[in-house]
Amino acid sequence: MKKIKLPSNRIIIGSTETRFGWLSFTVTPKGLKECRFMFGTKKLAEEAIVSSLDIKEPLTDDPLSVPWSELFRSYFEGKIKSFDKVPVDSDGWSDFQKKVYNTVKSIPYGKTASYGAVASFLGNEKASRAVGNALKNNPVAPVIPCHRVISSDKDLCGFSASGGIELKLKMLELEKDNS
DNA sequence: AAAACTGCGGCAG
DNA sequence: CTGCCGCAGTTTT
Repeated sequence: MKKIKLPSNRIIIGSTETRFGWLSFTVTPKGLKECRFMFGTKKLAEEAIVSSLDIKEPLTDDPLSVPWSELFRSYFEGKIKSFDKVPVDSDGWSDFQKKVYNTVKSIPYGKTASYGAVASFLGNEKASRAVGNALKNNPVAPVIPCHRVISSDKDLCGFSASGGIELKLKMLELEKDNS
């Protein structure tokens, strides 16, 4: 992902259509702030992302959003297998959330890990539940691939994005087919 | 400060 | 299989 030059404090809002519905996102000068998908229409996607922002006059169809839209479409078409270079704005995240974020980001494309495994990696094998709690609030799926974290008995557990478990399963299948 | 949540996990019935 | 409890971190009273 090439660096995007931004006027300071500028927030990019964008949306695009993917095989998993309309996707919308926001980007701050620090990186990707929020990303949601599985909306039925462009309008719904934009409303959802804007309502979480506290902005009066959002600029839609921002030209600066175009490379980001392409990035997400590429992932959902199976053409991109890594978001490693994508900057993420983690302001407001707790230390624990950041640690979980970093660990989950290192799970390879097409692979999975259990909540307990992530917790162990962070030094406390009993924090599995807290890991799930943190991932539930992941605002930048699929850049932080929370869909790759499953329960120890190989069930999928939950998925907070609209689309739920079904979506999680489909995303894992997408990666499996392309890996 | 306490209680009430969770995308867990393990171990009983 | 289901149910139950302990767990750590976050959110809500």
